Amino acid sequence: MPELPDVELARRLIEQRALGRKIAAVDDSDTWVSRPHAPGEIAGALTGATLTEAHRHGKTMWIETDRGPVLGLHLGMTGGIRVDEEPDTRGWDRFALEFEDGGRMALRDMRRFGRAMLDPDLSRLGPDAGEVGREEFRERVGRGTSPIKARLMDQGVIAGVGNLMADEILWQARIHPLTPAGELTEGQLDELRRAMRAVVRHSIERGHAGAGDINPHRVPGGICPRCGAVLEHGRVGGRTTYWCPRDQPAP
DNA sequence: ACCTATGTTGATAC
DNA sequence: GGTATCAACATAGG
Repeated sequence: MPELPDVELARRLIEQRALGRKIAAVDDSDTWVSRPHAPGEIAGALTGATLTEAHRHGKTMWIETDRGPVLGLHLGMTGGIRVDEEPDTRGWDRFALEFEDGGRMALRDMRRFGRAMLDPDLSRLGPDAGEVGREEFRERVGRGTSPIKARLMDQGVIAGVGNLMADEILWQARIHPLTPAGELTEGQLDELRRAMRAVVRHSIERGHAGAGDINPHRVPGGICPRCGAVLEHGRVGGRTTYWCPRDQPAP
């Protein structure tokens, strides 16, 4: 689930429901999700602190506190944020803050690819997919020999685009996912950025990254909702990829 | 039973 | 340096 739009919605949930609340206890006992911290380390830093601001860059969130330490959160592949809900009966609440008022905020994540950590390092992320300017996008994305889809999903190049959004963006821009990034024309790069911004905005409005037009057709035998051709599929950048063989001509 | 699939990211190998 | 592959995890389905 979580690509940039899902993370932005989680950030807004935190902003609306958790800011201003004081932490009475922290469950950081899952040493995999809270790595590299030892159990109790995050608790020691945050207990007694009040949440003040919630931020996001790409798929990474961080929450500032009135005591200095910053809590970084990543939703991984199946994670989500829950505020003031009953603890998960299956044990999927991998990290949680208990508030002084009796409420609770949890990172719920079946697969445990999510992360909770103090003072996350954001320096290796590229510019946010919803904010990047035209020149910077051309320079960062339009280079190298790897398939454009792999380059779009590289969080160090552009932060926030995942598998579903990448397929949607490339389909909107009518660019084949295997096109070597460095072979794209300036016109194609500009079109790609335009499509990316439209998909980011639209997905946030619709509430999740899978809100795009081709997502419902990403099944074997699915058809292009624009021209009706049967979609092609395969693996690009290690991920399952769907594209329209008519609208997105092979490089 | 055993194989595949699944929205992410990091380490490692070529 | 850049690119591809695999492993981390948990579940569902053929």
